[in-house]
Amino acid sequence: MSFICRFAPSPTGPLHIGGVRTALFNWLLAKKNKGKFFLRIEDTDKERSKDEFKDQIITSLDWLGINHDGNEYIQSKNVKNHIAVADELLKKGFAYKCYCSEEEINEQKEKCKKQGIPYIYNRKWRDAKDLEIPKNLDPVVRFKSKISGNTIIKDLVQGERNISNSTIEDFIILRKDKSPTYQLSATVDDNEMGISHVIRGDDHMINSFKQKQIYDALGWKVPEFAHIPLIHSEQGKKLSKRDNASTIEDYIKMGIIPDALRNYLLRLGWSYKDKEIFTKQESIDLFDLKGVGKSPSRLDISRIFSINETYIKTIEKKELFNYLKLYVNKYKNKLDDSKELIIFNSLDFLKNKAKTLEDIWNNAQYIITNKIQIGHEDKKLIDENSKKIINEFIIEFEKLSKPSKENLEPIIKTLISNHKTNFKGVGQPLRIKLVGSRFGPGIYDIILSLKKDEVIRRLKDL
RNA sequence: GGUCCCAUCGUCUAUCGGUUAGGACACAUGGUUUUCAUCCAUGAAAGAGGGGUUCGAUUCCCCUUGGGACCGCCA
Repeated sequence: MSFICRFAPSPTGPLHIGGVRTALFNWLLAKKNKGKFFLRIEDTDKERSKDEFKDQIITSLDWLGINHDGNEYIQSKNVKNHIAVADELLKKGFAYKCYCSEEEINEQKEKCKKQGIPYIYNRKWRDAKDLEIPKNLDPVVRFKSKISGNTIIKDLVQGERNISNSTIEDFIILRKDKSPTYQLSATVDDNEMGISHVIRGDDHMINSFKQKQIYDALGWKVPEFAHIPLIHSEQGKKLSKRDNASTIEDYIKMGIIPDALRNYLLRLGWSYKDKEIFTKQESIDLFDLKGVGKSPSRLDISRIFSINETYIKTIEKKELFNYLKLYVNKYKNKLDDSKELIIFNSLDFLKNKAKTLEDIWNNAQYIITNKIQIGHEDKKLIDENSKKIINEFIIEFEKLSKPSKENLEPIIKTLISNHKTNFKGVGQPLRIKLVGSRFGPGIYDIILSLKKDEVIRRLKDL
């Protein structure tokens, strides 16, 4: 069996994390089964579709390493075919022209609302032999949805889903301006692209029932469906663009690395035993629709940070550095080459208490800045005795031709015993002078990461 | 309101009728450490409620409750 999957977002807003997970699951399934994964931009809403969103979608998926086969399909380029199919449905009697004005429809809706009954289009023009066709009114084309019976979809995630056909109205497939609607375009394109598995959010469930009828009417092969549960915001509602930190861009800005987000999304609504960390290849090998749960899952930012931390700590230094560089160049001030080298060499300890790339950047501030700012609290910690210690350290430090941990250690130890103090008594004032805070990397790491004369310069600046 | 769906620690989840209900994040405590962190150890923390079915239900069925999605000439 071939697996042709697709992700079909509309470019009417920035791609959010729910959409990304849908794309990921489609991609995973295609990869696992050596099938294809296509990207289709559903831009038939001319009013709201924007090129910038299309670009954002493509960039986001690209950033995550979810790459599609072939060029992206642009749905609007295929409207001629969509309309042709509508005509065919019309000709075969599966669709009809409806001359109800929008006012008329709205009136009906109002009426239903007042009576407290659910609105469903009254199918006035479905078999309208006797009705007089109004002039000056462009009709819409509606699909003749089944009136009786039930439709069953064997959903790969949700199991058997059954709905009474009477609850599905005669939905519009062609607007009054003759443009196709989503139900038509998506079905025609999925068919044309040979999509075998339609994996999308659970909010599309009802659409699958509608679209199945179109497939059946045309005698097309109905694809497999899988409706994956939605991702909820921390408030427990469907994710919307208003929720902060829901677009990929937001996560990139926080300094999340692609693999970490991919891993997080993978484990949101899907699991494999007790395994938490999956390489890309592992996720392809192990992914399975059977492992997808049925209930919606809530976004948990602390989990994203935690997984990101794991990745920061375990990926190769060079890889991490590249991510950091990309991040800093985009969101922070570009680094000059000499600082870049220091940061690269110091990455092993700079990444230590970092959950994000931004944390690493913050940890590296003492390297980046040329002027150390010492906070009030920290300033207070440098008393007269500390100043003495610092001065004595400088004298010994200046003698070193090439500072190393080996030749630094005796100096510190001597200072500790001469001043009857502990490591903290010596390390703390030095750290404050060198990085501007009593918190920071290990004191040897700090000293060795900076150039010798820079260390002296900072320490002398009393 | 109508239709459909969901329900295990705060969160993500494991369990495919028999478990001291497991793991991870977060949280708390203790330990290592050179500060902050890391790391290690420990702890607290869950089957929404009520009925069935069964020798036995978290697991299967029903009801209640709670939550969600859909109800556009948007996609």
